[in-house]
Amino acid sequence: MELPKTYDPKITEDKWYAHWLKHKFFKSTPDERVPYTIVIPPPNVTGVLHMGHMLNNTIQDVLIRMKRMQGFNACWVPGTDHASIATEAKVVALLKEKGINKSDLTREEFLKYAWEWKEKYGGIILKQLEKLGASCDWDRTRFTMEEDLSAAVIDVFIDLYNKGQIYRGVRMVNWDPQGLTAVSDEEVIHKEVNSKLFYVKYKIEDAEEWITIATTRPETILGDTAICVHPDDERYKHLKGKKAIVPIINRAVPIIFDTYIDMEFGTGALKVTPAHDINDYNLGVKHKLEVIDTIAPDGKMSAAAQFYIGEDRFAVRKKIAKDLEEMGQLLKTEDIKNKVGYSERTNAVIEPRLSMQWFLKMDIISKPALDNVLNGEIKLIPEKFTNTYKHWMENVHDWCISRQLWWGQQIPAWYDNKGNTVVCKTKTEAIEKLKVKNPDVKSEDVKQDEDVLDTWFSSWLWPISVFDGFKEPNGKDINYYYPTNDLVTAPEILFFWVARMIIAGYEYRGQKPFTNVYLTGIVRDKQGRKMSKSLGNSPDPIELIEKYGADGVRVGMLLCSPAGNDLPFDESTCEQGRNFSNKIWNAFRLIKGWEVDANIVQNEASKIATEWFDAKLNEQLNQINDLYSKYRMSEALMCTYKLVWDDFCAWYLEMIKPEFVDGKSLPIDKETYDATIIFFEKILKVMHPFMPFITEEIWSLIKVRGEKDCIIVAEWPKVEIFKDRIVPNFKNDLLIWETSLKNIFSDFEIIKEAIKFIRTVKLRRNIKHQENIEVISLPLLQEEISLNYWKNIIKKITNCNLIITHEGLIKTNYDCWINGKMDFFIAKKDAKSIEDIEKLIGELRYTQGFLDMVVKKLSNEKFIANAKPELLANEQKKQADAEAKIKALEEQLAGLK
RNA sequence: GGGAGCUUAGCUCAGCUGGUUCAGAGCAUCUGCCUUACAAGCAGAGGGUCACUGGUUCGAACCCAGUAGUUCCCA
Repeated sequence: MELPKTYDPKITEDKWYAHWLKHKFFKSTPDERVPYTIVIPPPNVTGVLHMGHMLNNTIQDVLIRMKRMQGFNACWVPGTDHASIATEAKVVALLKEKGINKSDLTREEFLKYAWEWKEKYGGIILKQLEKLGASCDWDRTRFTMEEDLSAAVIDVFIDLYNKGQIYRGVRMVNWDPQGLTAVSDEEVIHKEVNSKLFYVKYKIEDAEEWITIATTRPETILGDTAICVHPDDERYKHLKGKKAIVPIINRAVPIIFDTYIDMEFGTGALKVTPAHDINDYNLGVKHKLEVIDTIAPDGKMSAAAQFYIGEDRFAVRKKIAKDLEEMGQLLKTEDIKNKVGYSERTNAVIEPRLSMQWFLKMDIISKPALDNVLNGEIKLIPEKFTNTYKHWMENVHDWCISRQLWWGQQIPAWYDNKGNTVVCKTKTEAIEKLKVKNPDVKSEDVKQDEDVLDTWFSSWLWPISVFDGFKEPNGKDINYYYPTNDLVTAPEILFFWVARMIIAGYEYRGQKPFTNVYLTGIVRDKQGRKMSKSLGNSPDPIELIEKYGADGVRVGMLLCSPAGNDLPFDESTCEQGRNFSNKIWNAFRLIKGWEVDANIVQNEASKIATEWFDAKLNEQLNQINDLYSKYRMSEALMCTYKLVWDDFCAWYLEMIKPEFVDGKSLPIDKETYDATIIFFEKILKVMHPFMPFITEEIWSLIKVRGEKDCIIVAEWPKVEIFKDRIVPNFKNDLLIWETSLKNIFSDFEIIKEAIKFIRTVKLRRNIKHQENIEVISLPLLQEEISLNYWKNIIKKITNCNLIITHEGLIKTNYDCWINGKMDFFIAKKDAKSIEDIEKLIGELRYTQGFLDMVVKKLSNEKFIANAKPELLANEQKKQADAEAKIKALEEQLAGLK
């Protein structure tokens, strides 16, 4: 079979994904194995895949695939979130295009449209995840508004209400005038904007005196019910007991005194509008002020305002400023920067607004969620988020859980016509319950609360509800999979979602929902801006996959994304990922092309090469396992990358590559070939979690395999203890034959340097690789054994004739590489040049300096007294090495003079 | 306004208990090579006052204090 020169992901990806599905490799059912579980952070059902999802789900897939290979019963539960506000907004907009207003529809009609729309377009995102290679158990796909999950939400609401944890009340909430609903504190984004500070004069009642206040919101003047100043403010002390006249509306309001006021800000006098500002509201409660709500839910002036009725608040701001100016009561305006809250979902400016809402008390219920993160029962990765988490949990406010929307779980609260409220599942039940308080209640008098619950009030149950933990609290699934293992999500929703899941977990299972929370960064563009649809700076992930292959994009994303760090996304890393795919593909082509001859005896270089790579592979595997266990994903990937590209391709394959004679590759011996296949299979396995498609493809081509013999379910390589390798080592000048992993690697580092030296000389002299060159090496006695071990590798890789000698002759016309342990010389036709001598002198000077430093350190009594013995020994060794090197350099130089 | 974090090569980041396996990796850059696995490649090279200023220490990228810049969280 002819293999193409470059790897083409297009012909393999869909094929293998279908194959995996066909053999149900993603499927998980409880069995005797240990489970490894991840629940997906459910994307909005209306969503399309963006780069954040890509990163997030790549990490989850890597974890799931690795654990699956390690023998865990890996279960990744997918699903979508009904996303009340976002989805409703989308449906409203769509209906509007068709000329239908939401207000003209009944709740039932609207929901019918919404469900139709969901069935048609919802879940596109899950299909897109397949392209990425996500190995979710699709049979377990859930939706937060499906029947069972909604039932759980309702049950939880009723339960918490009965426990006294849920209450209803008028509070100041964050009102989204566009979505026409309350939103939680967490859904408000504060942005700094340029604003104007208006200085407005209010007349003092029955006096020819004025008081000037400063405000950024003159449109709320109509709702003013007091003026507030600091009790210590000398400027205003005489106004005690006086009233001020609110301009335009001419209402007399009291002047109150409160230490809340910042005397430095503006004029030190504040207009108090309890209906439209949380701080003013608190002042109002304290001083028993009247509340006049002058802004309607849609952000336009209400009838209570009396003026400008029906006009938008921002239009009124300008208008009122103009009117005040004409009245001579606008003293001046100043440009300032202040923070304004925006709705996360609709980007409308949030209006603080008093309204009747449902709340969940957070103080008691959130306690275990705080404790168990602080005590390490649940780990946040990276750890730095624990601080933020702690801060938030210690200052947590009651959670406003009602939303004035239709798309979502309708609140199971029922009201009669006499102001009684009951909370229960059905209307029939409600009537029964209401009869206790109101015996004459009629069915038509009983109305259900119009509002739905916050979306997060359903997604906080996700790790329990996806396993039907509410429907069957003792079910097989929930008992087996819960608590789950890892959660991978963005830090933005640490409070929205993660904290609340932990709360629900302890409240309803008495157990944490997961053990580790891996917080990914935010994907940003090159300029550091967050990727967003409105900026148009987000590449389409599906297009990226088509361009670089899913494996390439996965590698690209992970290469630059340590946990918790933002990811400045640059397509070039995907290119690197694609190039890596190609590298592996070509290594495969090379191996595949070899002809095996069972009669050939393994040569010495190949023998050493397999010994070395075996050791290297095990060492790196150990390293990779360790990095995974610390969730250092990009480092695990980099380690894998270097193992494959550098150690396997650049060194190992070069060491064992059969020679080319007469335009034809010689056959390879069976022993080396078999070892190579085993190595290759192992590194394919290690690569698989990162690059599932190409590894599966090569896995299937490298050997004849059965349908189900797939790498996705192959066993993760075990770290084998490396013990039957004997390399020379020296202790206290005595030659000791001992087993040592460390030596084979540090030895090889010196050999690599020697090889580099020979290559450089050949390159500089324009000697082709095929052309042989004579190299002389003068090793110290101790190093000779080591050199003998590696000599065939050196010969093979550099194509040289290596002569090992002890004649301490100074070579005047040689290129040399001197390290004091094993010096290398290559003869040259012309004599030593000045540059060569200078280079040697430079080297000598540096080594001398280094030695001086070590000697100084060793002659420092305090150092000797304080340093650990190992450190001391190490310093002594450094001294000896440096002295040997200096001696060799000096001899060399002496010969040149 | 309160709190937390960050600042190491052109870029993205490692650097654990202070000590040449401490100044590292990948990418990018530069210079040679179309050498029969791979130019999506190979070989080689050059990049850093570890933000700044002081302190502790025999010894500081690392510990302490302050300054600047920056990001996030809360109000």
